[in-house]
Amino acid sequence: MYHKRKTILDARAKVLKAMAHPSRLFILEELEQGERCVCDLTEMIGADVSTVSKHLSVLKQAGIVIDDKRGNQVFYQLRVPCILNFFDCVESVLSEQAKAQASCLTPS
Amino acid sequence: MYHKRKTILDARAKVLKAMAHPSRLFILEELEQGERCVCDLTEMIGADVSTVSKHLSVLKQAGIVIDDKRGNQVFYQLRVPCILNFFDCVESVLSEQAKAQASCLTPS
DNA sequence: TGGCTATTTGGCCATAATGCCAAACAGGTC
DNA sequence: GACCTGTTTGGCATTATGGCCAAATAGCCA
Repeated sequence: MYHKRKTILDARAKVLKAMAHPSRLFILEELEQGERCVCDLTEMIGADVSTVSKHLSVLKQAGIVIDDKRGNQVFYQLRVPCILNFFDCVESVLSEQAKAQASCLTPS
Repeated sequence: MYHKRKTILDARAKVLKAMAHPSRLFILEELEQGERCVCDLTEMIGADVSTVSKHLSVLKQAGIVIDDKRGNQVFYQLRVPCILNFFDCVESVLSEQAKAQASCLTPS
């Protein structure tokens, strides 16, 4: 049952894992607007350049973004824009959580 | 830019992180078919019961599944079935990767 | 070449995740 | 009560992740 699907599940998990970090989600949202260089993203996130570079490398390794070196800077863009559609669903997880918490606080 | 969105991005990242494991993805797929008890999932996955129980607790903590204790067994079910829709997109990441690899092997 | 900017890589440390075993806990039955 | 089944929790070793600093690399320009 499980081991037959293990390979594909591993591949999917890697993509999700690559997305599962607030800075990387921010990068994805930002790239939805268009390509960005490392320096732009670094300034927006406010972490060390090396940290941001490593986040980008994680996204690239997962196949979610591609990079394009022009001059001495590197621009990243989304390879698969549909990634962003998922957040409607993630949002509904979060709103369910909020509802559940609210109902705990409200005596019925 | 980033710090204003940090809270919501953290919340989203948690949900993705909870999903980002092959065994947990398997569980989600399995629960798409209907509720399952811990013992069923454990047998299908072939890991220690305690391991599967911890995976389920991760999914529950993230608000993705809910549990229902009946007798001496606990049944889990999806709380937000739309989770599964996302895999079409993840799949397109993977197929892009496959395409890219193929074109590396094929002399153009 | 030297100097400047942009980016990546290596090293290091702190923290978190994974998986097993063993122990605890809960429900049911006798 | 004792006993069995199903599940969760605690502990522990191993491994992975995240972040910074420092160093290396790459491109541009004089």
